[in-house]
This record gives sequence, C-alpha cells and structure tokens, in this order.
Amino acid sequence: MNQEETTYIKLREMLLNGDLEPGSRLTEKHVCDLLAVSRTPVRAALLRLEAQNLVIGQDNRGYSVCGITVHDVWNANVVRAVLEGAAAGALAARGVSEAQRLILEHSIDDYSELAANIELTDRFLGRHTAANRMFHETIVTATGNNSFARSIDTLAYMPVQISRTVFASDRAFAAKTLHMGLSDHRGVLRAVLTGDATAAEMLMRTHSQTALRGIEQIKDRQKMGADYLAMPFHQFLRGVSVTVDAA
Amino acid sequence: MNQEETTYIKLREMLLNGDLEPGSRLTEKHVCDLLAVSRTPVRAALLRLEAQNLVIGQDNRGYSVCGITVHDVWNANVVRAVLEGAAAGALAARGVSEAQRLILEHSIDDYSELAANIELTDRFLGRHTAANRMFHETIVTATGNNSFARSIDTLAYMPVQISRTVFASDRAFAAKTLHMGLSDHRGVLRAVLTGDATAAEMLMRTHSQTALRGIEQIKDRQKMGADYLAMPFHQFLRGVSVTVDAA
DNA sequence: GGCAGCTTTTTAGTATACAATCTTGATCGA
DNA sequence: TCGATCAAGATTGTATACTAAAAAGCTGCC
Repeated sequence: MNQEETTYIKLREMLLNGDLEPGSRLTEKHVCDLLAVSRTPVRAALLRLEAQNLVIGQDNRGYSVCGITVHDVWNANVVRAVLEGAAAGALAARGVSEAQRLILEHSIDDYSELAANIELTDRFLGRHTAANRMFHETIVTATGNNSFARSIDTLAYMPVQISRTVFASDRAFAAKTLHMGLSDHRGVLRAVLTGDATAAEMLMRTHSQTALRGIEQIKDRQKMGADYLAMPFHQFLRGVSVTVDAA
Repeated sequence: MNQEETTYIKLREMLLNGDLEPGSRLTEKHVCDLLAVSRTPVRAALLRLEAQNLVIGQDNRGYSVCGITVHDVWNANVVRAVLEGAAAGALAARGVSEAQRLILEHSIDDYSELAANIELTDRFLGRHTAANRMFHETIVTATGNNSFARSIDTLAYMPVQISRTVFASDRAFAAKTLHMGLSDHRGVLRAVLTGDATAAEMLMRTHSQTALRGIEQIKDRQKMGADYLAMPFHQFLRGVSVTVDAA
C-alpha cells in the first residue's frame, strides 16, 4: 500500500484514539518525524483529515487537533437518527425490490439467531455488528438517494463504537439491547413493507437513537457527573472496562 | 491569496459550471497547464474537491470529473429538507434565546419588505438571498448541534442556485414563491416559539422542499421530457433564460 | 492479420530544495 | 521597566527532480 494511505490511516487512528492532545498544534514536521515519511504524504493526509473535521487548519499556521467530546458524538447521533429515519420513510414510500426485501429479512434472521444465544466473544460481537450494519445500510442505500448514505457515513463511526463497547462491557445491557433491537428492526421492516412512511420514519429514528442510551448507560454505571458531555470522547470510552470471553 | 486557495476555487467553479466534461479524466498535469500553477497546489485542490464528491480519484490513475445530474440535486435537496426540518424541531424543543428570536424576526421583516415590492434586479435578488439565508442558517445554528450545519453545508449549494435562477427567470413564479416563503417562515417561527416541535419540523421540511418546485417549474416551462432528471445539472440550468432588469 | 510480449511514454507517488510568512526573542531607546 | 523594532528561527507554501507503476504503442512471431 502507498504511504499516502498508510499515513492517513495511522494518523486517523491516533486522532480517534486520543493519542494526540486535543487542541494541540500539529505541525507537518511533527507528523513526518512521528511516522517517518516526507511532507508530501503528510500534507495529503492532513487535508483529508481536515475534511472530516478531525483536525483544523489555519492559513500559514498549520493544523490543530480537534477535540471530540461526548457531546459531539451525541449530537452526531441525533442527526444520524434523523437521516436514517427519513431514509426508512422514503423507502416505505418508494417500495422495496424483491432482492432488497430478502436482504433485510436475512439480516433480521441473523440478528434473531444471535439474540437467542448471547455470548460476549469477539466472534459474536463481530457477527452482531455485521447483521446490524447490513440492516441499517440496506435501508439507506435502497432509497436510491445516495445523499443519505454520504451524509450518514461521516456521522456513524463513533456511535457504532459506543454500541460495541457497551455491548462488550455489560451482559445484561447487551441482552436487553439485542432483544429491543430485534423487535425494532422487525417493526421498521413491517412499516416499510406495508408502505407506512410515517411509522417507518418514526420507528427507525427512535431505534437509531439507541447509541444515546448506550452513552447514558456508561455515564450511570461509571457514576459520572453531569459534565460528562464535555469529556473527550476517547477518554469517556477508555474508562469502560471491557470483558470479552475467550472465543 | 495563496495559490492553493485560488486553484481550489477556480477548479471548483469550472466543475460546477460544467466547463469540464463529466466523466472525463482530469490529470494533475492537465490542471497545472490550465491554471498555470505547479502540481503541489493542484494536488491539494483535488483532494479537497474529492472530499466534496466533485471529482473521484482512483489509485495511481488520477481523477475523473463527477457528473452531477438534476436527479442528484433533487436527492440532495430532499436530504437538506429533512435536516432543516429536524433542526427546526430540535430548536422548538430546546427553545430560542432572546438574541436568536430577534435575528429570526428581523430576517422575516426584511423578507416581508421585499415581498411587498418585487423587482427583478441583481440588488433585489441579493437582498432576498441574504434574508432567506439568514433565516435558514439561524434556525440551524441555533440548535447548538453543529452536525446539522456541517451536513447541510455540503448539500445546500446547488438547491440555492436553483432558487436564484428560477427567481430571475420568471416574475410570476418569483412573486408566488416569495409570498409563500414569507408565510412559511412565519409559520415555522411561530411553531418554534410556541415549542411545538412536531409542527416546526413538518413546516420547515415542507418549506425547504421549495427548491424542488423550482426544478419542476423549469422542467414544465422548458417543456422537457420525463428524462430531465438524468440531465447534467449545469446544462439544465443553462437552458433557462434569465432576464434581470437593469439595477 | 492478429496477438503476445517488450518498449516507450505518460502519470501519479515521493522527497526535497527554496521562498514566503509568521512567531519568538533579544536589543535598544525612552 | 516597558515598549517597539528588528533579527533569527520555525513553519507553511511552492516548484521541481526523481521514482514507480500503469497505459499505450510497437515489433516480431505464429
């Protein structure tokens, strides 16, 4: 793989992990030394990261690390839920093809199997993420309006991280979320298939808010204060003890 | 201004104008010759344009010009309307500050003045765009959730172009749109101030769909076939004869 | 005449030298 | 002592040479 790509990926990883102090300056030379590449791939990586609001650049002044707080992720998920809700509504109004219906039903079958036999293994978490993702992405892409997909892509990354972390950290919460998620998916699909756009939108929006329940669950369990929303997101997640059984 | 910025702006202008054949390849050297700059600022500009989906890059193969059809703009505006609707709903639920209320009312006053005395001058169109923009942007930013603003930013550019073009091309349509727009804004503000989130969302979503009426108006007036949605957007707009009175 | 394989050419990826700009700190004067 | 001005250093902006890889063209064989 070329360096432009690896530089981008490594730097993004560091930013999302919180390895770089939020708000601190990030000079090109600093990144060059850090990753042992020349300035050209570094500049490319920084431009891409700026478009994703992970860093912010000022003219002739280089870049600063954007701090992402719990509140930012909360806000992003609110918007994501709105968009996924609208996509479900649009899909109900438009109607689904036979192939799309099969994919949606298949993802629900997978999900159902998982709900019947909960484990806290990496393998299980991976299968759950895949089934969940298949349902959500199919709803969105099946609308035929790729503005939905593009807008959601930039918002979904962290909310999905939450779900996975909370799942892995609390068996009871995982079980509850899994069963509710299953019934949510079924409800959305029913509304979509019967062409009830209003119901589909409302159900999907509510369902996609689930990540916010995950945030509140973490807050309560860790006995965090009311200012937890101002915490750097990576720090918030890092506080959660994850217990994954051996697969 | 530095070349990185001017290169980006000029190239974006050309892409949005349709000066470059959609689907055609766009090599770095080609752009260098076109704008008489070296490859460094060109690469930066292309990376930024790729993030906005105006060009698409393949590994080791450079970039291609993304063709934007009328359908793409239609889809973008559907999503924009969803987001602005949700923002209005969120704002109604959250409540507005005194300062925000004043700005919204002021923008409506401006709008009202314009509706009372319609002209088709550049100056008038500029004032209308400003008043309209002030209302929409304030609704969105006042939510305090900047994920709304960021998502909408990437979607609003072309829909706004439509409004302006249709306005300038048809006095009767302009008058109708202006009066409806005024009453829409008033309705949204009333719902927001009374805290009726459901009404605010619905009214704002419907209102933001106005650009789609503009598209249909152009289609009908130009007597275009059913396949107008597949047309390149710039070509679609270029077909509209704009008649602006001397200011 | 068509096609495989080689060669040439084009083009993106990378590194780096140099220029322009901004920051920082020191020095001089009031 | 405080402030202004200038110099030195750091950092981004720009151009360009070089490298690697892919596309295009060519040649000779079947």
